[in-house]
Amino acid sequence: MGRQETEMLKGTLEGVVLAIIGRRPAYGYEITSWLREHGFADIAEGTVYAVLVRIEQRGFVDVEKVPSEKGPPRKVYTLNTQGLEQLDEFWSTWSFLSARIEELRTDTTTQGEN
Amino acid sequence: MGRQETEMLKGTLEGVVLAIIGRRPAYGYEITSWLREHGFADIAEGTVYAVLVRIEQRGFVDVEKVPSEKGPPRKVYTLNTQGLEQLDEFWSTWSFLSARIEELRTDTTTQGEN
DNA sequence: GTCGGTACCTAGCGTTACTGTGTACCAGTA
DNA sequence: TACTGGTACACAGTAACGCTAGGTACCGAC
Repeated sequence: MGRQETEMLKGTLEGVVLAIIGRRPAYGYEITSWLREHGFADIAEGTVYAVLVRIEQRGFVDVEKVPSEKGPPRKVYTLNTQGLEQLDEFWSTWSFLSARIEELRTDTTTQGEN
Repeated sequence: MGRQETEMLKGTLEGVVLAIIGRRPAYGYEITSWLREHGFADIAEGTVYAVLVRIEQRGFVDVEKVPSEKGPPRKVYTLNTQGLEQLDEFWSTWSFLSARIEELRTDTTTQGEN
């Protein structure tokens, strides 16, 4: 993946994963596939699992083991109250930052006033 | 600064600084002040200088020392051709990622199809 | 019995922003 | 003279995060 995209993902990938789980419970492999089909083409599988470990340790999700027909048991993650709060915070931080950055893109003529 | 905001800045701050310099030549202290007045309230001063060192080493900017009336000489940075290319790339990566993320925010009902 | 798809996990690495601190120049002022 | 505060730059050490590159294991089909 491009260096730039990799760096930009930092801090947002966790929010993205929380958002996915927030829509309905999901497990790692499913989340990885979903991301790959939805524009985040080459996110490393290991990265997703690392994010899941982290958000579990921080207490943002509840976990349930569910047997699979096709392989090892799935770890299904569900967003809990703390996770919902974290997701809200993510969206507000994201809105704030992206608004600032969009301003910068538009604002090529207005050049401060000193 | 919040952990979340800090992490989200990774990868975008460099682009932001390039964008600022792209509007007109600028020096570190000036860039820091500008950021502070434009929503990026508590960006560490040292961080900005680190970014400037980096983009200079990567050859995105030309540098000129200009004496100041009020302190040590200023290092004025000007975007060069390579820097312009990098800035374009930043905007396209940014557009791509932010579009994906905005989709996620809206798309709370459409839930994949398996 | 081995190959491919499903499913999870880990150690080590590189990049990046922050913290904390230091240097230096200058104007005002007490 | 000494001190303070604003201007201006720089650097060492730290933490967080995503990637690389592996590995384990279950299962059906050929």
